[in-house]
Amino acid sequence: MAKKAVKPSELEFHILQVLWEAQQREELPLPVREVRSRLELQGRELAHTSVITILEIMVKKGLVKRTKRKNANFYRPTVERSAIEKQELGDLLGRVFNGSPEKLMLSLLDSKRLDEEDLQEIKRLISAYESKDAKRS
Amino acid sequence: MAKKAVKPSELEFHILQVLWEAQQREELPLPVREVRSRLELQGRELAHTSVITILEIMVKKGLVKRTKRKNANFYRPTVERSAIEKQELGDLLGRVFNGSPEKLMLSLLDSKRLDEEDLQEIKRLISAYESKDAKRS
DNA sequence: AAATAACTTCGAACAATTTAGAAGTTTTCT
DNA sequence: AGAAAACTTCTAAATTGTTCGAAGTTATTT
Repeated sequence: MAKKAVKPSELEFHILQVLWEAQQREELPLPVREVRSRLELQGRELAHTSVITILEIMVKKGLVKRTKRKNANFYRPTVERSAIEKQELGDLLGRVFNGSPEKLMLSLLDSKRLDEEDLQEIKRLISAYESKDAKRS
Repeated sequence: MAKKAVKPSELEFHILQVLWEAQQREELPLPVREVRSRLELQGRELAHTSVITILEIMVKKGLVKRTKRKNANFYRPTVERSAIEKQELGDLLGRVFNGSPEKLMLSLLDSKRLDEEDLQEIKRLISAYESKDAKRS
């Protein structure tokens, strides 16, 4: 059995993004102070204690892990970015597009958010996926 | 200025779906009782008054319009399904995929939610969109 | 070692969402 | 007309998410 999918709230997700970002730069784990200041850089100003509160909730939900060093707590994510991304996407797909990827794609195309380049790149991604798929069979 | 984007809550969205569904069958506007029973069919059981409460909130938010007939109120959506779909998709795109449709597509592909048919259909949709686009230029 | 700075823990307030009962009004049925 | 049925309005409670101060603890500085 896989662990049950915990859906992070908006703010929790934002904090996860900060942690994932730090992960890429191998800066984990982060102290509260750092999480707070990085959120601030992104326009999300919170009191120090507010950040702690959310992080502790996230610990309980199993989204992050806490380790103590000196008197302070440091945090690292325990869920993978790609897993949460898929979860969010799957959620939208089911909730809004009735589980149909085609409907989602139509909406995306129709939203005029894609320029020529995006379209080319997306087609490339699909082709790449297809050939990878062929290899597997 | 266009009207500001009101984001429906989960339940509000569910109710909008019921109304859009009715719209396709030209059954609008719907009385509360009908909204309630259709939600029930989808596994969402609510008291009659709960449905009224939400619908009234939706009226205030401008998501639905109310008309009185006899003693009862009837409701119809005032927002288009496609508009809300785009809004939700755009929201996810920005919030989760940093505004990159390519990242979204990668996640979708990687989620293994797409079978051979889906892929073909999606490629077809893109091609169709591209030729429509060419026509416009 | 005393003062200061840095952190955490706890308790709480506030807002948005969801849920629904009690009381009152209008319509319909007999 | 009188009773029953169908609706609405009003009020409010439970839940989840967000936000943070007061008080207490641990580490650092002078």
